[in-house]
Amino acid sequence: MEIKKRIGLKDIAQEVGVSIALVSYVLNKQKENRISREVADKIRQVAKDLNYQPNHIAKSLKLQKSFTLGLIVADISNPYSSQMARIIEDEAQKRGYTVVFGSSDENIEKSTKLINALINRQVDGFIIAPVADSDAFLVELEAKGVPFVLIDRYFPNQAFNYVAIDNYAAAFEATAHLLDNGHRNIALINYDTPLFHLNERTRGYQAALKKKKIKENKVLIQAVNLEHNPLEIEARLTYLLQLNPPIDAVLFASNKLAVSGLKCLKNKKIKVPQTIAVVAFDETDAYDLFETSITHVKQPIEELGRQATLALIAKIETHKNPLIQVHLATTLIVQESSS
Amino acid sequence: MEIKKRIGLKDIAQEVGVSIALVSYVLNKQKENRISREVADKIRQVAKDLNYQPNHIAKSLKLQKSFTLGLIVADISNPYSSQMARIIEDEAQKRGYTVVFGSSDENIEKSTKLINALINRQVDGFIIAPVADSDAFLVELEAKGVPFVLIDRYFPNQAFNYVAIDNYAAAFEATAHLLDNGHRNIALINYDTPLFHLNERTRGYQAALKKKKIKENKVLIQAVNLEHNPLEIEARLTYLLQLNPPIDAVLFASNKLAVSGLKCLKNKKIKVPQTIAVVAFDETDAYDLFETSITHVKQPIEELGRQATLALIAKIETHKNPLIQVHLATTLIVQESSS
DNA sequence: GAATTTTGTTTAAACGATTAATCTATCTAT
DNA sequence: ATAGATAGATTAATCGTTTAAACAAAATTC
Repeated sequence: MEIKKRIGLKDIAQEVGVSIALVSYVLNKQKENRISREVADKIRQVAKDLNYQPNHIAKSLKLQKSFTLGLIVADISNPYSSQMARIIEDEAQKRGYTVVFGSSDENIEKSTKLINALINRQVDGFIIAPVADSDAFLVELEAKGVPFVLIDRYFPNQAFNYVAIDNYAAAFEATAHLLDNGHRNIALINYDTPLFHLNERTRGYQAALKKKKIKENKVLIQAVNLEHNPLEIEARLTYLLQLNPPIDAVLFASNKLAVSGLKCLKNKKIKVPQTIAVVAFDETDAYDLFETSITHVKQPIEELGRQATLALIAKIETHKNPLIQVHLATTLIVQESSS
Repeated sequence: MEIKKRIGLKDIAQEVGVSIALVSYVLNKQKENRISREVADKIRQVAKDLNYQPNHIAKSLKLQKSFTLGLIVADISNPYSSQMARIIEDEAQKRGYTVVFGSSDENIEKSTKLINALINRQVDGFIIAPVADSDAFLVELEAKGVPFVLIDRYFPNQAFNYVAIDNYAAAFEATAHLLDNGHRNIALINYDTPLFHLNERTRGYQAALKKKKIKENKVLIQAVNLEHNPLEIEARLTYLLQLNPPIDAVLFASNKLAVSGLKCLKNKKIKVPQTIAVVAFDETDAYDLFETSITHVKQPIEELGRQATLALIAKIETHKNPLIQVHLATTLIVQESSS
């Protein structure tokens, strides 16, 4: 296996018989008109002939810019994250950036290590779905002058850039929809976490009940661990199902919660929506294939990813740093499960 | 926003009062015992105090090695790809590599551009789910001495490294299972593509029928475009359902085909498995939430990702290049849909 | 005590680009 | 004819590391 030597500016310069600098000049600043047509053409021709590919690492070192974005999500294998990753990849590529990713597993040490490792690799900026309690670290990041935009999650008391949805409104709408359909004992299954965006969902749920003058019943709000396993959901749901008065609806605050919960409801042969109506957050094919298609809160993932990427690249390239805090609207997709 | 200057070897050297070279030496080759304990300790201390983080770009340029792997999949938002990505990320990280990804969209130009762009960024090697007809390009890659391992897909007549499943055996087992359960008019919905691994699924299906001495009926094999839309599946399925004699089972050759197909069956209110039995490839939550849980061919994604990553890193680090061609076994997860 | 070896450290080149500063013809204006 | 401007190219420094080679001082050998 003989390895063909990589072609560098040096090789072109040698071939044409000019200096490396001139080759670089011709290949980059073509508008510069102080170069003779003749030589410039020859350089471009030889570059093409030798199939010159610039060494991006050398370029990065010199320019102190890697044209690389770091994407930190909780888990790239979660469809929500991977769909986001796809949008970000496309938007980044259009503008000449590549993206490296890392999964934090909701773990602050892992998240910190990951981000630091990518800083050493000189990424130009980050799109981060931050883990709980990582605001202190993000303050440091900001102080270091590392550009970043949070996505999906954010901290209400920190002046970080973020692109997220209006979780309060989304949960309010979902709950109000169940109320409008006559349900009164609506349970909520959410996560037990300091993450603001998830607590906003609880707040939206509560507000919708309050508006209908329904007094809140604490036991109807069940919170599971972020690294929940299906068994925990099952336990919570089983508990909810034996309450008196019986619950007549349940709102799942995420796709993973919903999928685990729906498996459980299916196993228990509980009629949806006759016995229990269901509304879920996020999207998955599973919602459409469930016996009664699931009403759900659709997030504008494409727009989230797009805006976050554009905002980040703008920050990187302009060196301006306006505070960008975007709340996008969600769409309640009404299907059969919530009648 | 004042940006803290990044600390380099130079800063440590200045602080301690030694040369940059010595600092580099102490920080890298700690086993070298020609350095005075005193100075070495001081260097390490100062490095820690100033929170020195090596500039990976400079290191990469000098060492001609970036400790970065390129992952090329068809679409990172497909759960199959994103689960794979997650495994690869973890395995790579354990060994000090980060991974950049790109989605080829089954498009050879895009795939080529993507790979070339990552070569310019000096990735050390690739894990590639190759698109159709990309073998010529891969031959060039090989000739350039770029290490790569194919994953999931491969070319039977090319001596490329790959880690894949035994598609023939998987489809054979799935079909045989349907036959064992008494089904005789089994349809197959697959893709119309030159991709070998998908055609192997058709071959496995045919072989199972042949073994049972069932003569093949061409119309039962329906192939859709790789960038199929749900409507195309619906059309194929509708066609199959009006055949005489009627089909009594269908094998879907991928998760996307199955999800589209199952939505269609659900819409048509066709009883699974009473009217049509179903077996599908791959995994998704949707299979468990369907009215009758779906029997499916489970791929050892973790093992695929792990072995591909380890093989690639071994190639990169040893500069040896044994031909690695791995076929892993699949598991037929028998559920309700295939009775 | 001179020659040799060892120890601890520095020098300098290199990786592959970019770019400000410089240089040398040639051309233009007076 | 001479100074000044301009065109067309080169030189050299730089980005932050690594590492082979060189060097000076101390220790060892004979």
